[in-house]
Amino acid sequence: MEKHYDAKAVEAKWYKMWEQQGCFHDEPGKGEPYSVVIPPPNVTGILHMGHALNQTIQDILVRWRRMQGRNTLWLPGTDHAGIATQNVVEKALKKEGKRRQDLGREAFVERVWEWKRQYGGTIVHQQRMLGNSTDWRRERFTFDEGCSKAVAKVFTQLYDEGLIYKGNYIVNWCPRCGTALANDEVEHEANHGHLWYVRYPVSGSALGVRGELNKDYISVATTRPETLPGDTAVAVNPKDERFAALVGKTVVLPLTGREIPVISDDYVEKEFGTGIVKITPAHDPNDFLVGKRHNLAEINIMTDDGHMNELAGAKYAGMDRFECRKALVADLEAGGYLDHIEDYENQVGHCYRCHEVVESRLSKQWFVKMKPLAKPAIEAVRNGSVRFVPERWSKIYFNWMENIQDWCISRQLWWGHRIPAYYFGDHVVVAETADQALEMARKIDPGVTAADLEQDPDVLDTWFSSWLWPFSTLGWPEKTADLDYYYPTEDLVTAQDIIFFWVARMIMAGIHFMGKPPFRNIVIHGIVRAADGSKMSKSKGNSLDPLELIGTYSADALRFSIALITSLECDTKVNKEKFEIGRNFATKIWNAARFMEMNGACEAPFENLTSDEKHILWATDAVCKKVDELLGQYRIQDGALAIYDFFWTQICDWFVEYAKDAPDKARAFAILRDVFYKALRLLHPYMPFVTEEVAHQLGYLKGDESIMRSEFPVGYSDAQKQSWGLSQETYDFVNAKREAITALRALRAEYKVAPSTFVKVTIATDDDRAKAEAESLKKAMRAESVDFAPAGSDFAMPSKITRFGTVYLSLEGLVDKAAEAKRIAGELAKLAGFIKSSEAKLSNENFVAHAPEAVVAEARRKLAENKEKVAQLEKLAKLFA
RNA sequence: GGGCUAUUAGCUCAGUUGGUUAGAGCGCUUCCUUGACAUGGAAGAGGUCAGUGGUUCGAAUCCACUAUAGCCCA
Repeated sequence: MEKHYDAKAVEAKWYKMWEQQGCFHDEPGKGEPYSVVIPPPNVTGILHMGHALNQTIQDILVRWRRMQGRNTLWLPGTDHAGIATQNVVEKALKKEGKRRQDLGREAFVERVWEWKRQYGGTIVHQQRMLGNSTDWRRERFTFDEGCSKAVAKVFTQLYDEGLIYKGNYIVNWCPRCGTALANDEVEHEANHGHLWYVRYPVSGSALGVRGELNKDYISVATTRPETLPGDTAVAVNPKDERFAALVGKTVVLPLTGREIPVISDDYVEKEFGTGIVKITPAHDPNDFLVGKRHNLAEINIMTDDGHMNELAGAKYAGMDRFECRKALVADLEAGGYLDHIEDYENQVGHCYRCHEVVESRLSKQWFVKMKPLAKPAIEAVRNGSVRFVPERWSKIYFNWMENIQDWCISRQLWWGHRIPAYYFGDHVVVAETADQALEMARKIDPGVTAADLEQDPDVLDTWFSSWLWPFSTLGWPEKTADLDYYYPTEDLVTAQDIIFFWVARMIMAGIHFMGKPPFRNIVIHGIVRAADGSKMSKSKGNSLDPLELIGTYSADALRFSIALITSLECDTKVNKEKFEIGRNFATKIWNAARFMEMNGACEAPFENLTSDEKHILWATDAVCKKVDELLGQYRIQDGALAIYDFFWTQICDWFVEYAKDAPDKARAFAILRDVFYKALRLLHPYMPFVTEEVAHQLGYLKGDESIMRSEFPVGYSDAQKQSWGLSQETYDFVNAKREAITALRALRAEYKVAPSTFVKVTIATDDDRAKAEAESLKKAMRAESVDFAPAGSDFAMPSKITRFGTVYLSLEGLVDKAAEAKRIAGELAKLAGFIKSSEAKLSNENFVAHAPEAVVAEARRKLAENKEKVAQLEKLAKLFA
């Protein structure tokens, strides 16, 4: 083996091999299935730290289950990201001086496909760098033929069931993207704006008569003065006595002269502004509802790109909405209509794709009725057939689902699944294909031809295809073997930010169309944040690039480090240095493997084992069981820590050191070889590459065999452990022995005895087992001699009390007497404190009576031990007095 | 306005149903290049578990309130 581990070459080599050999692929049929679908990244996207975390968790689970012998499918793919992809291609067109309208719809869509073929593979290539064991033979795209078929089928079915409708409603509109957005595609941000107080003269009275406030005019507070020309009423709260007399009268809309009614509605908050609000039904969702209740006119005063139209008045028509705000305020002021202005902070919605300020706009859109779909989806989580991990996310899920609103699914884009609704005359038919639509149309009017049918120009929200992902990707609506075998999937791993966008909707779709929820467990992990806790973003320049990290530290290092520092309970803060952990660990494994290689492959029966050998076998058994249990609870981080500690501390720090000087080296190395391979396999889900390489280098595997298809270690059988004489007692005994070794090393350090000096050691104990360890102690302690004395022996030498016995170091060198005296005094003070509280505890009858026996016994033991420590130290103190 | 979460060593985090003198990694200090490994080894220092009150024989852990930070919904 090379002195240095070349991660780059190893990782490239094995990934290629795995993919070519079909290691990621299983066929439906035998065994218990374990399936996971990847949250499909945006096809325009590039791999970021969030993906790295998300996919590392999934790959660990998937590789672990595969090694357990489960028939495993991890299905990869991308989504077609309507707005984002269209934007990318439009930007490219712009460089050529063209707009999509210049190409026409068909040519533009073809152009997007071309872009997708050329650049759409970026992220899936990057996912390979991470080591994802996704089944690339089953890779899917939300806009591929099969998924499109599923979308058409779902739309048609929901329409037939009355769960999809088209209507004129207020929607969130992005003027830059030129499309409607769903409620959850809008991000609200605090905005430091103003409240403008505008005077609306009461009909029949002149504005400006002083001393008769609220008689001649009323004052209305608004954050959006530019919508004033769209007002069709002003409203007060019915309980507000101040304005009771006004209700039923009319006021004059400033600048327009139009008369509008004063109405009363519960929606109005008495405390807001003056208690009188303007109602603009075409430009505010709440006003829209008020308008419906009171049969108000809806006047849409804006164009779809955020400019004012002629209904806003000739002066403002064509103006940008924010310019119009300024102009209108100026005109109000000039006309004496502006009462005053206050600073005001409110929440303003922004497009989640382009961050433009979203407009509430009245328009005709398609909606899905959510309440009927949500009901069984709520029930599925409530009755435990779908489970959130950590559990607390279910509260957030319930909160949202119980207040769910209808989902606006139409988008005014060209790139996406075109809505399968066809119009002719006053009729509309909805069908999966144009042929079927024509057939249906002919039933209404036999004379209709294909040319008479006009398909709805809009496309569907990308999430309308993503919500089918767990079954559309398995072949639905066809009845395929994959669908039958791998649906429902088992785990879904994702971040909290798409619980509503995606997870909740998938549950609804799964139950509605498949009759079963699409997954059993939803594993929600945090967000990867910059070191200071802020969100990573390109514009801030504080993001880490996973590919760069792979280049510097290796994919294994990235994966292991991120697994080790990520808790499901909270967000993960990362900085570059964190990834050294993983790199150093890979190096450690590599070097340990080199050590084994140098010593050759040893075979010897596991007989007459020494205590150290029993210890490592016991520890191996324990770690195998522990990791299995932890992964079953999605405790990825704890699993990583357990393996790390086992490999580094148990194997490298202690057992390898033992093996170098073992009484029977052949047997020690045979045991090392056995436990090392178990450790490699335990680690494989976390660090797939280095474990595969080392397993081959050390001859555990040959040729095209792969560790990813080897058995996940389960520890040893009870019979085996018994025949080797393993026990908890022996394990504890060796831990006590290590305590003695550590104590001796500490004594050396305290008394400045060089590590190279051979020392004389005495251990006071009555345990016969201890005496049998004299040889191994000599080696570990670098001792000239290790002598034993009865427990309670009294030597004037520095010592430490351990569970193994009292360890004495014979002092041959000079020591600084004053410094020692001071140190001992400090230690005595510390011990006195403990003894005091310990005695108080034990003399408390309640404690002795209530606490478990073991706890009381342990407290007594500790007290006795510390009292002895005090006695020893007092003796020693005299030496340095 | 409604809800959720967090606050433990300088930093990032563990701490399972209340029961050791509260742990790990990184960082820090001292020593060590002895044949696996300096991307390493050995030994250390460092915390009144955000605060206050309560329940209990016993609280980082359970309860209440407060403070601070973050997130979601309106």
